[in-house]
Amino acid sequence: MTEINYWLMKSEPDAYSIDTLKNESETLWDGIRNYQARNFMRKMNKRDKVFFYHSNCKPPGIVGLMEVIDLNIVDPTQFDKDSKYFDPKSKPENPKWDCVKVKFISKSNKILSLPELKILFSEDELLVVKKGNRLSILPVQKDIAKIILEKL
DNA sequence: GCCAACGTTGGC
DNA sequence: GCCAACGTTGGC
Repeated sequence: MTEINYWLMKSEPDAYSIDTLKNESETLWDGIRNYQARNFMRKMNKRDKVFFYHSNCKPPGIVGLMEVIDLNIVDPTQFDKDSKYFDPKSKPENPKWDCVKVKFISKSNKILSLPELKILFSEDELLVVKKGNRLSILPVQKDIAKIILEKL
């Protein structure tokens, strides 16, 4: 029985939104090209919960909840020449990028906006409230996650 | 290994 | 459109 951990993953709603996930019910979280973000995905376990954060939109904030359902999947987009995530340096015998599969759990009734997150939490508690933070995948401490869950 | 230049993310 | 905060790249 592995422990349930909490994460936050960002996506621009123009590229992939909570509504798209709701329709598709599950998706590969591919296209991650940042080592720190990739390494966080490697630390995930099945059944971990993930807050879905809409970035680069107005207003930015947490819009729903997902669950990790599959791990360590080779990111197919790194070998797809037509994909914007194509990585010519990655070889099939030694793939650089992998990802997880997530499923939709719920869409929140109200967006938990970044300003609200800033009121609730400090930079140290919740990295997403840190100015200029660009990491698209972040761990969320359990006590912080509980507070967020109550607000969704 | 250092570091300057450049690129990207994403809030505002 | 601006800019802060990084990550990446490449010359040396």
